[in-house]
Amino acid sequence: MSCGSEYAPQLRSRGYRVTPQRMAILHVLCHAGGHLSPGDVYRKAKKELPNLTEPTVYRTLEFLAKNGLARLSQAGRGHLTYEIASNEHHHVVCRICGNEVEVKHAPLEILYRKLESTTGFLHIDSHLTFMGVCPDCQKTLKG
Amino acid sequence: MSCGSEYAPQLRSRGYRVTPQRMAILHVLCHAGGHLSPGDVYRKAKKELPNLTEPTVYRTLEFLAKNGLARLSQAGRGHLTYEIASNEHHHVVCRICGNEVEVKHAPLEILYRKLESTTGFLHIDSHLTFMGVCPDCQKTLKG
DNA sequence: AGTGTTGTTGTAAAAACTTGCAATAAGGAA
DNA sequence: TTCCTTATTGCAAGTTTTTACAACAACACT
Repeated sequence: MSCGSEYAPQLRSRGYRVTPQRMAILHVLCHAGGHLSPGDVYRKAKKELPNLTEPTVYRTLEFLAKNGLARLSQAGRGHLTYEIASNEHHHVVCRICGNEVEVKHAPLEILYRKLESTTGFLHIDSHLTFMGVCPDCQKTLKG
Repeated sequence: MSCGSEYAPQLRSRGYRVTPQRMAILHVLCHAGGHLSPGDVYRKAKKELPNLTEPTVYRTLEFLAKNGLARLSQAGRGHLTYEIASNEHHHVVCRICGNEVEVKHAPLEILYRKLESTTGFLHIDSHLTFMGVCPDCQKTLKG
């Protein structure tokens, strides 16, 4: 069985239905080992489930993100990419060349708790993407 | 004259050209007093510059963001919105209902400096959008 | 197992966004 | 002012993402 079945109880306990489409998409995210665009997910999951359609992929990814099973971050041009929720890290993207670096989650926890107390929101834990200028491009700008 | 002309020297000094399209788009962002989607910008700027096209708007917004004259943040569905760069604040968006709250910039400065020293990146100052669950939806979930 | 309810999906069409390339015009030099 | 260079734009076509709604199927209940 796919790793997706691991998530079935989580869905059912919240009153959502467990469908082949959701399982296939979770499976794809699970084995990707990184970020995937909706298009990537669609193409990969369609191999397991040929009648899968694009709107379903978009809706399911949004659904999974909303329920904390997937995380989303913005890739280069502002497009969204998704990954399975277990990877607790964030990114700093270079605004010049798109170069990407991971940031461990821990240093952000403090910030979340602070934001929660000042805004009254709960569960602030989004996968964030920071923008900056990477070391390589700093050299280029000077040259 | 529009407030856009205020930015002309900034562009020229970096070797970029000052065009009616860029001025019109800056003007629109300047007077919006908030976030605008690319579509919003297109429709508003086209009134001042009827032959303006959509690809130009998308390219210009990306250009302005890359050069620090505009800031981008992700709206509800993950779509991008832009605003003029002078507004130093961020958002916390409720992942259930989309409700939005502003966060002052100051508490994030410390985080940026820390990220810069650990990643080697510079100018980390992106307009961020955090996700969470707002007080209203917390009540709903309990009920 | 059979049935009903309603959350999910597929379909079809529209809207939003991107790309490649030829034409244009901004800014520098003569 | 005129010419030259090349950054920037418009055009046209393609791709991606969203929407509305009818058909379907997962789950609860009998």
